Amino acid sequence: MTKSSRSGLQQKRVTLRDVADRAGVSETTASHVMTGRRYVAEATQQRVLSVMEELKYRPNQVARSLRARSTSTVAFIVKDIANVSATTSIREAAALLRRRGFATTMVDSPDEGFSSGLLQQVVDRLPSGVIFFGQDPEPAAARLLRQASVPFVVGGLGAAHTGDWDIVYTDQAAAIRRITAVGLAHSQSRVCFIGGNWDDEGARTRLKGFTQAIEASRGALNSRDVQLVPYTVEGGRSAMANLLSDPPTLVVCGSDQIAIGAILKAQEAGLRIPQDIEVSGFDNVEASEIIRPSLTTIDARLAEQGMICAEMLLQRIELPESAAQRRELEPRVMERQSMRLSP
Amino acid sequence: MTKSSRSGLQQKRVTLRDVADRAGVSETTASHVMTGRRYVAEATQQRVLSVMEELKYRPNQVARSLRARSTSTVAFIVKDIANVSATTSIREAAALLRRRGFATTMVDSPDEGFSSGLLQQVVDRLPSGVIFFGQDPEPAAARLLRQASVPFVVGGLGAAHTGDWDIVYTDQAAAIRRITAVGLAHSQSRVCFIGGNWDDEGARTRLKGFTQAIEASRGALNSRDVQLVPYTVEGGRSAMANLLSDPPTLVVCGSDQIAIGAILKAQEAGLRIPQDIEVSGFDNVEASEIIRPSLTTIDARLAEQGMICAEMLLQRIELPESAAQRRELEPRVMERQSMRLSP
DNA sequence: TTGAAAGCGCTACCAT
DNA sequence: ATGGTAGCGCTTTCAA
Repeated sequence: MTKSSRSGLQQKRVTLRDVADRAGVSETTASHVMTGRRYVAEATQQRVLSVMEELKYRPNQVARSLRARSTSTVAFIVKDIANVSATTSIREAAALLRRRGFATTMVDSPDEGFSSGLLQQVVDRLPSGVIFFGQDPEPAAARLLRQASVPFVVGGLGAAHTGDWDIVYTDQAAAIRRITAVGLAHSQSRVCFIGGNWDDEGARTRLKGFTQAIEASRGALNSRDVQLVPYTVEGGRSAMANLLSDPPTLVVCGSDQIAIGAILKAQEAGLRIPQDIEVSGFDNVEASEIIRPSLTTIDARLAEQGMICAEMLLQRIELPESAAQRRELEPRVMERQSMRLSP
Repeated sequence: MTKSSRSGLQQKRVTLRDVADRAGVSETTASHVMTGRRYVAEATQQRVLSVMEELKYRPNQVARSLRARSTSTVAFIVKDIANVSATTSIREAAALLRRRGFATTMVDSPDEGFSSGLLQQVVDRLPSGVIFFGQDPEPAAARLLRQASVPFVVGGLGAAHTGDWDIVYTDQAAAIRRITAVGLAHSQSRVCFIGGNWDDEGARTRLKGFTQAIEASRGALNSRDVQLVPYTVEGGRSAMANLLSDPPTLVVCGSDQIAIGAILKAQEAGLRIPQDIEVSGFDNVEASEIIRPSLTTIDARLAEQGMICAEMLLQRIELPESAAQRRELEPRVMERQSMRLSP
């Protein structure tokens, strides 16, 4: 017993029972003092409160959750936690949720999707809601959540879609269309696109925007003007390497990473940006301001989308039956040096 | 009833009771089939399992947590979720923890620290453990956790320290000392340091490393050779602007952000890196490979630290009374173009 | 080899 | 204006 506190000593937590006993009231009343859900005489109230203070009482959230059948926790599901676009949005959402009494747990959705039962694990913990960010839930995932009556919203998307749930998105195809059209106006010859791989929905959306712009202005798109690579600097480099046999004058990229790789590769080959090749990116990552020339890009306003997701989810939790909302945000074009937008 | 399922329909979750009834066994046995904590006859076992499958039974984790008085959830506390150094470490830790059945919740510790009661909120949810990353817990925070018997570990530190708990760290002062000493060997005149503001512990540690190197080689440090600024590109720019009245030949920086700002500013002033000024950074962020010249910097191996934190925490959860561990990792010097390390 | 039953700490329905 | 008490869904003695 003289040994420094053994874990066996188990400082048993103070329970509501303890408080009630000490204050000479019933658990019921103590509970109502705490929650304020029922009138309690001023005097009793004070008494209970001071006992709570004295005993340093803290309600056991797990017990509350068991009764309430919900944990006041929101699961934020993203493809890759370490991805910048994910984290800025999470921060905003988490801050807002915390102010409303919700904890946020982050789930890094594995490459295999949810087949592994990961989502089931999430659901087993009875979250109050789920936010999917940057990816639409697969049908099976949506079904699972519906079945378990777990409200969810989806944000960070690149297009509206037909799912029967709340979404926040920017029209990424339109943004790419716009930037491509501007480029076409002052780029006379070869115009190319380097995008993310086909399995990513955002990548497909952006390619669609590019295709539309080309078709509207020049007719058919030549498939050798399109390169699909991983969303990495290395991907951008290798795509640009392929393109350099017949150097383009404008390269629209599906991500800043790719654009940066493309720029570096072109520069190594002795080409000047933007004089010889204009390049645009997508995301507005920090490095886009640092690279020289700085990168003209598109900002999908993910932080704002994160906040909006959180707000929408809270609404959905309160009114589970209201009609699904679709919120569109205008993507922001960031004009820098790698591509000029004025004629 | 033809209306699409109202939430009022409340598909009541399948409970262990339901399974037991259907399988004609007691709740006890059903429970033991699930947990495997007691022998159950092969036949009964099969019967119960198939009923579970049939009813799609899923154990209610909240109820389990209430009994177990712990949630198999780990809280990961960082200064700023959106910070790269935080997220790479979180990803590794979260992945490892998930494999061991733990969920991870992220807590963005506010500027005011935990005075706000945030940590208490975390504790109220009965986490199985807490990881502090990039900051030592304040004494009050440590006390609170100890009192609630919540195990915790601390990682991402810049130095060992005296706290009576598990830590993972790199010797950041030594790393800066080393890089400064190398620079001093081939930099004949003005050697400066641009670091983060004084309120950050890492910033103080790094400045100390610089000071020690200078004192070991040239005696006293001239205070006008040290600039303290926020950890941002802008901070680096303005610090370099101050220094340019008498251009340094070597600038050691407390972060890559700062170093990048410093490089950009110097280049705008017509100075060449590294010919006129050598510059080093700290962190090894992605942009350090992208900037030209690429940035020589120090990698504190945060992802590994994150994993180690997770491992240590799991050990601590199992053996709460074992002696505190101190794990030191060697920081990695990344030699790139902005400063050469060979003579 | 299996069950009955007592809780974990809280909330809310009935009472009075 | 306040209490008694029955659970929420699970685990775990104790008993058979």
